[in-house]
Amino acid sequence: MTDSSDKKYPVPTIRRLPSYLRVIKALDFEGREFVSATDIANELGIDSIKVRKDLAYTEATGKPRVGYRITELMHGIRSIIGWDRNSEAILVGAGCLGSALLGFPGFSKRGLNFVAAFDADREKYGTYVHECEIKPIEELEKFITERLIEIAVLTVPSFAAQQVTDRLVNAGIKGIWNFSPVRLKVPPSVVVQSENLMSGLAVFMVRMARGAE
Amino acid sequence: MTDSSDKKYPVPTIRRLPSYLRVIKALDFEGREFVSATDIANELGIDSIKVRKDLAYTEATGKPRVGYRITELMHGIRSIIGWDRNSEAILVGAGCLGSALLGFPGFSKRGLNFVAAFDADREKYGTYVHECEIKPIEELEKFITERLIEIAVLTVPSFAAQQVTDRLVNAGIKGIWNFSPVRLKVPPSVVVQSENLMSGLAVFMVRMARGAE
DNA sequence: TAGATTGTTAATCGATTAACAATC
DNA sequence: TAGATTGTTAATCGATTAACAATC
Repeated sequence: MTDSSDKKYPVPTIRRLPSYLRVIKALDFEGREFVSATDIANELGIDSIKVRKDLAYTEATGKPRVGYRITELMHGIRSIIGWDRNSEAILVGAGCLGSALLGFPGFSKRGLNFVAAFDADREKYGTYVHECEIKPIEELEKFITERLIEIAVLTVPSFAAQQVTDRLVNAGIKGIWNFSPVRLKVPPSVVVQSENLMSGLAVFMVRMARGAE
Repeated sequence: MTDSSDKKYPVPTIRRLPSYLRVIKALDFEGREFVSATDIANELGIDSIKVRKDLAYTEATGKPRVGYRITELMHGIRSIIGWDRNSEAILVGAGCLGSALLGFPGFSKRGLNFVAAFDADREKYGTYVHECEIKPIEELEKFITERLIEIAVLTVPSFAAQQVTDRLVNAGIKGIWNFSPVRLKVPPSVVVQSENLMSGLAVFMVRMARGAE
């Protein structure tokens, strides 16, 4: 049993950890050795008590008057959010968004490595998008079972989402990062994490209508 | 004063409204006239009481035993999240992600129309990405002031984000939809809505480590 | 030492969930 | 009518914020 399997981290805390990591990585780069919760809070414009409580979930311990050792804190955060481990992932649906994700260097830096992409468009077969080969969707199951892939990033059109999901699950995929605006039906053993860009747009438009606070 | 300027909608509610709209649009397409909160809740796998309370924020009123008139509900939701109005927007940073956003048909369907994109790469000038012309970043201020653009979508690299933001604000931009992982400093009158993909990845990885619930 | 910062417990706030009368 | 569904008030739950002793 790993550290993260028995502890329960609040989702809002998890969502904030990457921004903390970004801040302290920059400080580390500048040669700083320690950082306080106040430092991070000021940099991000949030409350320092919240930061302190979030950091208490990590293995890192702080010293009064000094703060947290940056190397220790980086390790503690990366350990929780799994960015100290490498995973192989496939991407399904190499359209505009899918191609953009393939080319985003942030994923491999954080341990998520795309080893192949699949698409239904025959004209794309054999081409490479940011060093990742586009394979025929027909080879999906074969690739997953042979390479024991557990993670799939789903960027197919809405109408194909559930059907592709069924194939992914059947082939043994354990987690789907879903970028299509569809609720995917999967067995309870499969994790689905959905990103909905339109929620963000809705919040943005409401805030614009209200005017700045 | 419009409807949305004096009412205060909870952010979680706003984030759910687009998914409700998607569900009832599909029902409308099938020819259905009424929908109940339970129908929507079942389709999305969430609690029906939550849906009912969210819908109470709209102008639509339901009839016991019948539900809400779909046309009325669509209008009510669109009105809150501003998808019944058209806005002109510019995109700054026509890289992978920026180009993907330019090509996404979902935005113009929801009233957000990209009228130009700007980039620092001279080789892109004059080219079109999904019917949107890429212009030199030097023309940014001129374009904003002449066309009275209020909305900018920011997809530039992190190191350029704040500098571009300052230029946008100076030129009169009222809202920035920010896709760079940077906290932007803006005057209080300017709305900044930030999307952080890495938060989603973090939550996904933690849930994977825990195994499915 | 003095005082800033941690770690933790308590209070507040807001969202979700439960309950139920009103109603079509 | 009977009963499903709305609209709304109350209870619960969880996250944020406040408070404060411990400590380096």
